[in-house]
Amino acid sequence: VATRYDVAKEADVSEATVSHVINNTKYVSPELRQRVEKAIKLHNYRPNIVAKSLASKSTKHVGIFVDSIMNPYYGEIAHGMEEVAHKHGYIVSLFSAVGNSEEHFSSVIQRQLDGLLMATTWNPFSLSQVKFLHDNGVIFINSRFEIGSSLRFEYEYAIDSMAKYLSALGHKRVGFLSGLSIKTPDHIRYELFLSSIKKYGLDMDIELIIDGEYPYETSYDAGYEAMKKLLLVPRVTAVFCTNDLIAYGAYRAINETGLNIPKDISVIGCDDVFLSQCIYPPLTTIRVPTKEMGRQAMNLILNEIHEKQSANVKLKTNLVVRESAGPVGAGKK
Amino acid sequence: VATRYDVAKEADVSEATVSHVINNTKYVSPELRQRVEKAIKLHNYRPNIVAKSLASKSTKHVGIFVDSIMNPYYGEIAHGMEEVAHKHGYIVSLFSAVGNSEEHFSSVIQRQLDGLLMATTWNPFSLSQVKFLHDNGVIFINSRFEIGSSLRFEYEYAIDSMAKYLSALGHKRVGFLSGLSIKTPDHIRYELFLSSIKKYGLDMDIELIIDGEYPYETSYDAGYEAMKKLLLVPRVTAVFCTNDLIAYGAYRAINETGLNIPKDISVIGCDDVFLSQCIYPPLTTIRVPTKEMGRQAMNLILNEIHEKQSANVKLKTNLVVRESAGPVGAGKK
DNA sequence: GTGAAAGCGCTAACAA
DNA sequence: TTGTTAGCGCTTTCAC
Repeated sequence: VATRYDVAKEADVSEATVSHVINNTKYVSPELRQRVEKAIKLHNYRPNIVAKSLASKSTKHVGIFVDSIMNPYYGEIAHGMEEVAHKHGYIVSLFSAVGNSEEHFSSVIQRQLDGLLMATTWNPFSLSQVKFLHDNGVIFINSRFEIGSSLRFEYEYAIDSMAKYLSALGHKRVGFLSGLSIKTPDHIRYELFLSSIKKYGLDMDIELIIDGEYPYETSYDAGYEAMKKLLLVPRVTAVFCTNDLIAYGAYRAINETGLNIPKDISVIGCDDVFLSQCIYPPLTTIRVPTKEMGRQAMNLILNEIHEKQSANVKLKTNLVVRESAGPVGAGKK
Repeated sequence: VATRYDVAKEADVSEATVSHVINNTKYVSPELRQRVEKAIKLHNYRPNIVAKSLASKSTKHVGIFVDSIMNPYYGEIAHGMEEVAHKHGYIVSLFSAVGNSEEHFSSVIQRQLDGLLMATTWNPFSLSQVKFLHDNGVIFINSRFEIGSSLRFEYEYAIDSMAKYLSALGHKRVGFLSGLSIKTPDHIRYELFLSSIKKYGLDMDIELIIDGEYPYETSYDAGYEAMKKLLLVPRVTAVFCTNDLIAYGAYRAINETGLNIPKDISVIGCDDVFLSQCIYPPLTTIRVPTKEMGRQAMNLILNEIHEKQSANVKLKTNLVVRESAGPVGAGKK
């Protein structure tokens, strides 16, 4: 396979000149430029980006770490990220955080990405590790530490609305389904759920909380299993799922028992993934601006790279009412 | 940031020795090994994989190119691929083929991945380009060219079953929804659909074929728009969608007009993505072993890398009957 | 067993 | 305007 040396020899110019025509980094006379381009064609030469990265200390490559490739929530974030990354000549690769193992994270960090977005709901890093990561271009979504740039979804208002809404519909006993253990430090959605439950005087019964034993193949599976358990708990009339896929799994468990959504049981999700308007009944859920988050994240990364400066972004979320929740007792015959 | 040189100096050994303890590539006396490890800790040293890749001509990095990150079909393939990749010390990154542009493909090829799986439904490459790509570790799913290793889903049987099934239910006019233009060379699903339609004597009316104008944001959007058009065509009683997300979009369009699935119109999908059993009504679709495909693909890549040998794999698909298709005319009042 | 040194393919001063 | 050359951080042969 051809290297820059071959091209230089073929065109009878120096390697530096070849570099300059490829990168447009200096003026090169039309004549030479043409000779070089011809030589490149001839040898079917493609620059080796690994070598280029090593020399220039920049890979033009950013990444995003997600919990599950199967969840469109992450797809949407990645999509937003790509949109701005490509515009600036960066490529983005998506990595899945299998098992959240430090070694795995580490093995991608070492690849010298110019930036990395940790979009996982959880990570094993301590404060000092996060500092180290920040120095390596890593930024987090909903991190518990405030280091460098920070990206955050604000759930306060939406989760409050959700509890208020359910309460207004007459629900007292609402279940909570999470794929993540409730003992996870900084399980924001759980904490906010709890405080809103309290605020609206709903039942706070430990039986109503079903958390996950990581890892399921998908959140969907987790939701299915969790809902089966919740269905054994007496007098549950509604359930809040920490993401839409969990809600889909819950749908399945509920349908299997012959119960009706929302007449017998109301379900509310979180994320408003694009499929949630399509599923039947359309899911009442919390809309999270994922794509916008992806865009903003990439902008922050660009900022950290070029301007060496940090910033914080907070994005609002809100409840979108569709048809999966209704008044309590509607299913009574 | 620390380099191997710093570690070597700290431990008072040569750089080569540091290399050997890190990679376990030669025996190093326990004493030296310990000194080196201490120095590594002290400096919080992490090998630079870019440099390592350049020197060793191997990145231990493979990739997968997909049409859309939002389609779980690809997530499942990637998931299978990761399973075996990680077992062998490779990391995998997922790239989306925005616009199928050659430049974009090219910019990842140049990153010297040890292997790359092209899982997109379409690509712009000519035969000679495919040859070149093959030399660079790229393998294709359902490629129209037979170069090197090949991966293929066999749809013949399943699509035949689908047409037979619909025919047995009394359908004569079945629509065809694709996100991809039917003029695309080697649009396998389309070609097989056509021949099975012919075989079972169903209507072959050009109006029934709705193909996509790439790109939609998601297949779901494409399906929604396509179905709206199809609904304008007289006496359509069933529709075959070339992937499940398109079918979901079709569901939406159908529901919006107040029609019932399957009483008024039957819909059949393709892929059997994990959500298809959850959606309502559960989708009758063609099951394709995506995860297994991912595993096999990675195995082929490993083969090409280590044994320098190619192989072919074909994976069977089959119709899974659920509730989205039924006898024609059931919705007549 | 351990170390010296020649690359890997490219960038980026600095010279010419 | 073009060319020379010293690295980038690591691997790997080949001496010691």
